[in-house]
Amino acid sequence: MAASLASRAEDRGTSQTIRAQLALREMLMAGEIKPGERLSELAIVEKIGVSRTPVRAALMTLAEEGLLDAIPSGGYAARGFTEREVLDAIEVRGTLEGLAARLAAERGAGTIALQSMRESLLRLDDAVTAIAEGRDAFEAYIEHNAAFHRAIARMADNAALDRQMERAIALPFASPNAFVKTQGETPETRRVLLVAQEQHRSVFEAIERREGSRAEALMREHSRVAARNFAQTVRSRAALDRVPGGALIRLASE
Amino acid sequence: MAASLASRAEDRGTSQTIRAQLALREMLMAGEIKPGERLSELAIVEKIGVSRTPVRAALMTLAEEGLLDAIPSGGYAARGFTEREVLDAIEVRGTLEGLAARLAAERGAGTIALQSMRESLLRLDDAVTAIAEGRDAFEAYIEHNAAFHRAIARMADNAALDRQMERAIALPFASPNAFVKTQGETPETRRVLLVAQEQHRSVFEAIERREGSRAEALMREHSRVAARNFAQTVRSRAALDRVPGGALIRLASE
DNA sequence: TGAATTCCTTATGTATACATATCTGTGCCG
DNA sequence: CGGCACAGATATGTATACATAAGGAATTCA
Repeated sequence: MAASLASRAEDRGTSQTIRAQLALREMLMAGEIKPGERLSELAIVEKIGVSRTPVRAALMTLAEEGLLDAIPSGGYAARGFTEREVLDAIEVRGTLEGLAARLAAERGAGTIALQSMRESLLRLDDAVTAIAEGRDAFEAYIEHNAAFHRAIARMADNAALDRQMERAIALPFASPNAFVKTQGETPETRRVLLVAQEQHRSVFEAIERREGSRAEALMREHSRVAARNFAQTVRSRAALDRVPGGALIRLASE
Repeated sequence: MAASLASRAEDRGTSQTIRAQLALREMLMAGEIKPGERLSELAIVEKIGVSRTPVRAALMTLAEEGLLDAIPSGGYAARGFTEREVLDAIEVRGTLEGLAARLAAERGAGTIALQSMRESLLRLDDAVTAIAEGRDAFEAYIEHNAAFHRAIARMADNAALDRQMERAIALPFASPNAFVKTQGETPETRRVLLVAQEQHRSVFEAIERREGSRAEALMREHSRVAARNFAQTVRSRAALDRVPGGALIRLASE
């Protein structure tokens, strides 16, 4: 019932708008709302148990994030993404991260920032080693991978870039962590993680040495690992539901 | 009065939300609302003559565009930009346009797209020539310059990139046309426009020949013309009010 | 039988009333 | 005299009623 949804313990304390946002995003991610489907405000109101006003605010935000399409005649529809669109989004993210890495290198990162980056790097090493040994350290990898990428953005110290990157990552399959779980715990996964970690190390070295152009090129190439992994996942029709936001992706053959 | 504002002929036919957006954006650009100033919904309602609902929607949109800051405790404040932030925004725009140019080149632009780009180029030639001869062709230059830049974005054929570029250009001083009027009709202006036009020509050539890396580098460099011009304008304290959104910029010395 | 038009249903856009949190000013206490 | 606390005022957050336009179904006409 609506009442039970609206009164969940985790929801108390947050605004109705945020609640609506989270609920809608979750429903989209879970495939509960299918791409192309129109979202009726009234239907959402009944499902989530908040009034139309915060629902409308949430719809605006999600449309802004790119998860919804605004219909010209009014209202919104769930957006679907082709493989091509996903790869395009990853390319944009990679380019922005490349700029961030270059700026971090050129502007010269402070000792503290470099130190925290080195920290993330070491913990990523641990995670990769653990996974290579068969232990489940994916959560740790995801956490520190995100921290590593965020550290670079912070070091770039460019507000406009921050905003743009935040938006690029809003598409779940375009985030730096999107590829991590695509392939399950296969030997292939370990190889990919090792390569990615090697790229992390190189990026760090480039930034530390203030080699801006190298840092940028490396970061771009790093994002292409994600692109390649995604493309392989799609082509093998495997584990698409493991990709964040996989429910939003419609394959060409379907 | 509110009524007179609300019933202006140009406003009829558009939604109240759009009306509020336009009115607010104009007030911000004109410096009628100063950076840092908090925007009270009720005050806006009285000024524009629409109810709070569309005003709130407009505020959300403008905050999303980067013109307003969301205050943590609620509400919004007009945002101010330092010289550094402006240059940072231009760098991001240039990077995205660089990506667009590279993609346009690599993916191979269709004949029709190239043709319309060549068209813009020729008309820009006319405008530059006219300005060099002392005639006022700035409006024409701005129009065709925008068309030229838009053509590249279109040729890149990347939806995610389109969205990001649109957002980058939302900051008025970061648009490709921002620098055009910064210096008035001085000999210096003519020189700058000639250089910029030469870059346009080179970018076109690179895209036509599918030289992606060159197209990207050229496009980035092209944006640096804007950056340099802006920096000079600021340093000479001259004509800052001629820069689009100049009212949003607060100089370090002030 | 097909197409077009009209009416009805239902959606979103807008205005406004109500709830609640924040800020400010004043008064009291230390 | 300074700072804290409380109360009032005013802001935003939310809910809902109303206006209007879009969409669909049914009926009628060609």
